[in-house]
Amino acid sequence: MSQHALLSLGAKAWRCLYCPKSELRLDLTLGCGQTFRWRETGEGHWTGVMAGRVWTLTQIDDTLWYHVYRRQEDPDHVNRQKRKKAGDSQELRKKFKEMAEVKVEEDDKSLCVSTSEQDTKDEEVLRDYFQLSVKLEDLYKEWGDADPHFRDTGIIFSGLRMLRQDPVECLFSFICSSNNHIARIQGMVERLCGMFGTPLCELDGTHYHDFPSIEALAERGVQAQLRALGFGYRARFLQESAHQILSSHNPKWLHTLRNDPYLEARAALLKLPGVGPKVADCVCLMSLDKSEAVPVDTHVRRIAKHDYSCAAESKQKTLTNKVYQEIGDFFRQLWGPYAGWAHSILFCADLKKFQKLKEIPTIKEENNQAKSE
DNA sequence: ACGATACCTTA
DNA sequence: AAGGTATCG
Repeated sequence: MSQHALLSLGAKAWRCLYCPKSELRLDLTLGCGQTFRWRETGEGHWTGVMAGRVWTLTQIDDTLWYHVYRRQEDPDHVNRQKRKKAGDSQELRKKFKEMAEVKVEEDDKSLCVSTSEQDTKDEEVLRDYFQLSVKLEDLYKEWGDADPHFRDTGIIFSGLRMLRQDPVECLFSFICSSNNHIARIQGMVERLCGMFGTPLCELDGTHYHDFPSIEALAERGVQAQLRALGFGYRARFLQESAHQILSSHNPKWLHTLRNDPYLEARAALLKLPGVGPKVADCVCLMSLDKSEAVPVDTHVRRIAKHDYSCAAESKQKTLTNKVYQEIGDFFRQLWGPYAGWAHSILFCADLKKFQKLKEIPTIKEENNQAKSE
């Protein structure tokens, strides 16, 4: 059976690129709740699905290592693909070329780094997904200069950046997030992919699937199946949103929102069932290139009030549209055009799972010393 | 436009 | 209550 790749077992099937921790920290970036599908499958090794393939990533010093798995050996699936593309010899040649390259990699026992067209493409996928062209360290400096409170948190929570996720995955994942907690959302998204997504490969008994297509989610019976899978009232939102996108627009429509201004994209998303201001802003920020979008949830609302004395008149139970707007505008004015990125860092620092990072370093060292003695 | 409440589950 | 949204006074 195939296993998750481990860098320590040999770098022959791994590639790497230069990327300091100040620009990217996998634990924060993949674990802060902007995506729900990455898991730590080994010490410092993160496995997940990106651009339709399964990847394992890990960081050593200033190097980001990545391994891409080949597709699952599924005779039925392969035959289906062959029949489908029987007339397309160009496609088949390309496919065989890719397979040959994989074979070469597998057979290559040496540590020498060979580059190929595929490697170049893989690196480009990775750079795009992590938006590595955005210089994060410079942004932290700017946010810190403008906001002393941010500076304190930013020192500990460095290297947290927004992903450029697939809009389909982002939208349907965050429709699941309403009135819900992260652990349950992760389970729901996993079941969603397992039930409606194309299988990719199996590693250590874990089956990896691509995220479902909008077409798959728009099918008639989907709502009932999702109910049975414990999605609750969100089952209807998922199916109806998928249906509405196909009936009012087309499968590529979500991607086209990347070319629209923030407020237009946001307004378009708000028309979908199960999508309110918070979910719309999550999709804008995390998949549609709207770095100024600030999703205001209960955490952010509390941070705004408690740490910034913003929206003081928010004694009410419910978050009104007006207060939502006020809080977003406040942070945009404070942090600038990448306010959404900055917001996610304070949000992350507020999560229970990351509280241990806030322990005072001296105390931590004392503890370590006490342990080693 | 504002403010409250129900909504599926699970921790 | 949990990283909300739709609906109704």
